[in-house]
Amino acid sequence: MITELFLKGRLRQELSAAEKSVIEQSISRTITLGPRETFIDAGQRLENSYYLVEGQMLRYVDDPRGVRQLVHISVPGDFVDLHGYAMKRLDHDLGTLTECTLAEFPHEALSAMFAGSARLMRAMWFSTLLDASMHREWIRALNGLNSEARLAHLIAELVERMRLIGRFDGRALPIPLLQRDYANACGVSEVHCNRCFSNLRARGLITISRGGRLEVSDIEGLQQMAGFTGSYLYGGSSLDLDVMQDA
Amino acid sequence: MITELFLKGRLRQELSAAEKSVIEQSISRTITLGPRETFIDAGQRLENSYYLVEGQMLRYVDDPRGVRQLVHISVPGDFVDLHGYAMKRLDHDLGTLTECTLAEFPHEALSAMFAGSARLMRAMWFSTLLDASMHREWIRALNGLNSEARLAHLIAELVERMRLIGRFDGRALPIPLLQRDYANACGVSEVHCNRCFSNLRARGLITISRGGRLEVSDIEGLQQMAGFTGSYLYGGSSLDLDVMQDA
DNA sequence: CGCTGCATTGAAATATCTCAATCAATGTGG
DNA sequence: CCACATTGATTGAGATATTTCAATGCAGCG
Repeated sequence: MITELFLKGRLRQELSAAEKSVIEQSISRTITLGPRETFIDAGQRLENSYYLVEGQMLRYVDDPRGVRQLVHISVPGDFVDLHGYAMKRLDHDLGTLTECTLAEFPHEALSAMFAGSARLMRAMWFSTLLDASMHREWIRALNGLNSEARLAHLIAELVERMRLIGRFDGRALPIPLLQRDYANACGVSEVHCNRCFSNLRARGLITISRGGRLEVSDIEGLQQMAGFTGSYLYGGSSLDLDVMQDA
Repeated sequence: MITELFLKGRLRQELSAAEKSVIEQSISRTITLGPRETFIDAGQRLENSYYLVEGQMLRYVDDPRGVRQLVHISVPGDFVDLHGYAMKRLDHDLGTLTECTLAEFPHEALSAMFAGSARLMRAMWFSTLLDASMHREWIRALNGLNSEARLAHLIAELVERMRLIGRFDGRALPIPLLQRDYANACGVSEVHCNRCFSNLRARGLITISRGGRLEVSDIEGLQQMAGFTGSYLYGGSSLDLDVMQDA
């Protein structure tokens, strides 16, 4: 079931079978994209939102100078542009990292879904709040950590997010980011990023990193260096839909 | 009317008189806080959300080392912790910068409001999405701009946000941030922040900055240096509640 | 074999931090 | 009114962090 990962990674709580079914039925179609493709440009008017079933996507802004700045990395189970439902446009570009499978939700279908269930609307709202929470944590990392610790933080977050959806085997991070991508995300030059990788390797925290393959040998070490705790990924606690009762 | 600024700064569109009234009636009380007070600690369980009527508030995380990192600055018209409605806790601390007046919305009252109007729920959802949008822009600034341009960006954003709610007179930024605060927000040391201020002054972009008073002499210059456009403050366009029709 | 894309290394140039001191305004007690 | 303490802004200078430019290494691929 397509919604499975959404529940795992984002909501961490069961929706009822009926609710899952409503979500599934709002999908108009499923599409596949190749790796490193542009999908949505900033500013473009949107009629659909997309849920990432498989693969990873990048949310980025291209600098006037041509420098690409990653603002977020999406993994399976994420709605990649649910904020486009309320905003109608994105403030950033959206493209694929790997080959991706996306489920399309027409905004009309979402409106219909929400009209029938305030609870589902809250669940979706909550899931967009997690983005903001991740953004804040990343601002914190950019503000307070040096480049090596930032890199450690990024790796630790990706590992944890993959682990939450059952995609981490305890060793290799199954996301083929290039060192350039890590650099673009951490806001450092590619060269310096490479030196940070070397340092992390020298400390025994990671192992290889060739051809987009990165092995994590000491996740606790990474987390500690970065002051990482995953709590911001869950909204502090789990979503408590029942506390948000209908009056 | 208390909601006036919410509409100006966040929604930029009229809600109906009835809707405004519903919002106003959900306020349980109004409270006042002194300057530089802690209001909500990270992790604390929340039963209310607060709307900032007057003053400015800071959202920050205190480093283990004791360094304070600002993640957001709230101005009148902002719900300072609306995400606490869905999350039930904050991932950061919340405190005042100046004396503040806050309107309290019990989460129960919000639930009642939303049960009666999906449109209002969307308006509130939208307003939290603007936070995420501002966060992304700030990530972009931290990643791609040097410290001087970051400072210019921060000033330009605050000016624009105050202007949106009619609180900018074309000269002085009416927010008494210390250089330490700017430094904490920009992720630079206080000393270096001071040098950035000197540079901006030397370029003729700002004038004085003493006792928390900062005069903007060339807002276009600031914007240009920072690559600032205010579009992310409005969600790319204005909220189009009518597009989000009930099915 | 000779590309091409990505990772790595070296070294000089900048940006930023840290520590320490000074300055300017403001407030407080006598 | 003066002496002194406090807070925030400013300056200097050496230490680190990071960037930039340029070159090299390394693997897959036609």
